[in-house]
Amino acid sequence: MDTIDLTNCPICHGMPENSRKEFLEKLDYKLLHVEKGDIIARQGDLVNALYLLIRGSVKTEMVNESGQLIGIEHMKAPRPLAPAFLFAESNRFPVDVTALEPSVILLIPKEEVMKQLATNEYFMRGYLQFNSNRTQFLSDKLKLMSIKTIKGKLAYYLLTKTPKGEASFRSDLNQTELADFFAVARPSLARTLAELEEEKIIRYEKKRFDILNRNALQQLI
Amino acid sequence: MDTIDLTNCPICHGMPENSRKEFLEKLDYKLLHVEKGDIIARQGDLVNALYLLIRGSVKTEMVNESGQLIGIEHMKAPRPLAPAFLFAESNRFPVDVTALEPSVILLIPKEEVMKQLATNEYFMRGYLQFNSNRTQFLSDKLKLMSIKTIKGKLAYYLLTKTPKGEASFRSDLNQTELADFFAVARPSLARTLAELEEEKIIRYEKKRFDILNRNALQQLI
DNA sequence: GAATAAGTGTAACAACTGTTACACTATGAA
DNA sequence: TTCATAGTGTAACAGTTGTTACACTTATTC
Repeated sequence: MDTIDLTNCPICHGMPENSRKEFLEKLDYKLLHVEKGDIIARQGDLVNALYLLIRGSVKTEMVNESGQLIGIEHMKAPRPLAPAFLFAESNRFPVDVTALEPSVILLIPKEEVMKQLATNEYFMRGYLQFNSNRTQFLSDKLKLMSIKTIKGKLAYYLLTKTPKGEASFRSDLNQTELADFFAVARPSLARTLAELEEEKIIRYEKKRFDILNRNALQQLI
Repeated sequence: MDTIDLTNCPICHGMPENSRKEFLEKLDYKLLHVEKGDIIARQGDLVNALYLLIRGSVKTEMVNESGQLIGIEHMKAPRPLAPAFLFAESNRFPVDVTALEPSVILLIPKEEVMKQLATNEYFMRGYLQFNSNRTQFLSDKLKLMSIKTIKGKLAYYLLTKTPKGEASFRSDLNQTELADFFAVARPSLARTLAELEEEKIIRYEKKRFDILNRNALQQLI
């Protein structure tokens, strides 16, 4: 069995090198080694441990009683699997989890997680921070999705991304990625950008946005 | 000053009556009494305490430097305000928070929250459960919003709400509320329901759904 | 039971987005 | 430079949803 590296584990992120070592030594955990195609958890299984995927990748699928698929998602290490289901009222896996390649999962029993939370401040901070960040991410995403029109999404995006007083903004995403982020078709986004330029509300060129009429942007949300 | 009742506080939900009393006595907190129109927090303010709205109601608004509004939301007691911002990396209020009526907010400093988490198991469970439930709620909502068509939303809704093997489902929501839940216009939902009935995939009458062709539903997602 | 409100079925039309296709530009590798 | 690839601008058309309006049915209240 090989050594465990938690360097990139999102939860242990803030933990100093030496604490991390000590943490692992004292921790009550199990390692789950799986091969490609192995089932890690089944839809409906009780979640009674924290599942940390530390190597490999998995897919999740929702199936119904006739065995038909509803949705699929892929996940890569390192990341926790279903962290919100460990402490929630409905604490059962909502999906099947299957290994896509040889993978390693670190299993920490729920009681041990609670013990660590109570005794290890780094772990507590890391855990809380991870979950909080995730909530923020989901809230943001939801806010964006709840805006119906592409113009509205763009307006919201630009207004929240632009620091106060600044009139221009350089995006990390290219047009194609931005379309994915908004969950719209790429040509539709291009058309909308062209319209906003036509209306002299923004100028757009190569990931760079200039905001020409801030008030008009606000009217669009 | 009046007594504090945490009975309906979502975080203290699982705490037994006597523990709740003791909890409050030992707790380091401040009470914030505000009048209608008072500003409770400003966009950009550091979140360094847990804000529990225990009486009254507030609105949140996002404003920009020119003072124009972007979005508004109303919230009623009891509930925490921005609980995900206390431990997140970006720990500043994303919105202005203003009282809509005379209200009371219980403020627990971040360090005190951490202390309680480490020493009070009920509080820890309550806190984790609340945040986990919220994450689940947001994930569900997001999943639903990410399905583009109304038929798809309905199919997903029915398939997840229907217990295994059952062929009918009684909804808590009427058609109007369901349309809100899906974030679509009510007549659009009615049209979709009529289409699904026409295609003999479901039967619908007064909050009751009968699923006639489950496979067809799955194709719609 | 009558009156009022709430909820539902339906239709015509407008508005917006997705799809598909193609030309063009920028980028980077050989 | 040349070529391949990724990224972008644009257009026509189809498809879905929103809007508005109105008739009708079902609850609720007095």
